[in-house]
Amino acid sequence: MARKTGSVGIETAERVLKAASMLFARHGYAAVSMRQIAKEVNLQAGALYNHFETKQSILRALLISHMEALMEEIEAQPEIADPRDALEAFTRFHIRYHIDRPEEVFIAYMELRNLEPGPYREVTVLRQKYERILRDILRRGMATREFAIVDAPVTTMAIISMLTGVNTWFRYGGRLGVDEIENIYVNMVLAVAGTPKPVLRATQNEELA
Amino acid sequence: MARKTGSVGIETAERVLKAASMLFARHGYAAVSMRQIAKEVNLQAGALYNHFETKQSILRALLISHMEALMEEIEAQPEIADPRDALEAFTRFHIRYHIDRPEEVFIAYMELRNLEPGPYREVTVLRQKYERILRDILRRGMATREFAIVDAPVTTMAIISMLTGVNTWFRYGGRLGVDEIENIYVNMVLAVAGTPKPVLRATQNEELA
DNA sequence: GTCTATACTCTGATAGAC
DNA sequence: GTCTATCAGAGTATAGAC
Repeated sequence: MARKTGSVGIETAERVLKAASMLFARHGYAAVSMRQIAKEVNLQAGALYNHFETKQSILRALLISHMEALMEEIEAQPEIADPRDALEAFTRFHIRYHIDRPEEVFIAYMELRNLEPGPYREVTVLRQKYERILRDILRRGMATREFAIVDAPVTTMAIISMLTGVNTWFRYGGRLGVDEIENIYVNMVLAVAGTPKPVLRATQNEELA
Repeated sequence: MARKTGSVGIETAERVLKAASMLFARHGYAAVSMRQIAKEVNLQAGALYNHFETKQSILRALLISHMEALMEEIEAQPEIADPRDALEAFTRFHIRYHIDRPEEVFIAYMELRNLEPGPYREVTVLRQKYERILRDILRRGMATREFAIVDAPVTTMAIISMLTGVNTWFRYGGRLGVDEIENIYVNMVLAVAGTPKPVLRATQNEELA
């Protein structure tokens, strides 16, 4: 309780972001009013402007922080030399990350167009940085001939679309658990890369048998 | 010129739909006003209500007619017995259809959530009907053991996400033409189904060599 | 930092003249 | 079928008291 009154604002800003995230995900940025956000955090609309300059800046904060967290987390993953293993790891990472944060992910690609030019560019740069990680894995696999890929950029976009698509249908408590889904997607992604998962890989994985 | 004055309204309604389609695709349903739509077709806002009861009913008309046209066109395709060929045909159809109508497709999955419950259900039923076509192809291929698929429903959603994703990046005049993209996606979809396209299929396609 | 009050603009939708 | 005019409400954002 040693916290000073003056620092409460930080917490409020975070509560605002959380409420906005929920509302934007559910109804869309344009359909949500500042009054609704304020009500959700038990404030009057005017009070929101102590924490954010405009409604737009709330959206910007959500998208930038989502993309930065995504980049931070994937860069914290261990580097994997073998392209096939790297692709599998990327797939598992992406699926899990996206299933864990359905709201943020949903907003990140539904509300991109509601960003003003400046913030739009910022987010796009981060997106491309993320996409490049996958594209580089594909290129490395093409170089070693482990992958059979016709076109790395198109395959990159195709894989990302396929993976991000989980969020349109996955719900907890459904027929399949996260681990099962992860495995299914790994199979599909490796197949797309032209290096289907063998039934067993005795040489490398004897200890798992 | 034998057209009666009284029937001009039909044309106006179509112009309204076209303008709304463009504006909704560009800015989103919630961000577009009736006045903007009216301006686009050189009308006053009030005149729109001669053709549509509400703004919502414009959105409904767009989504329903898009899904109905999609269903109509795919049902007009010739039936193909062989699952592999059917999957290839489905892929080509989907890619081409979606590349040809970027606006409609974009709206169809971005603005679903802005539909009121009734229309939402109508559109969802049509979507599921479409998805079932693909799922049935996959199931047939699993039955004949031509496909190596772990889970038909998940694979269905994955393929549809992958294919529909073209619309997020494809632009005419880019590095690749529609035909090339179609071929790349066929390769990827067949790989996902566990029946990669052979380099040549001498038995069936001698006449093409 | 939050409140109340408010400025000003825009919203979807309707009424009635033509 | 379109126009003008208008309604009632909601939109973002600001000002000033506490």
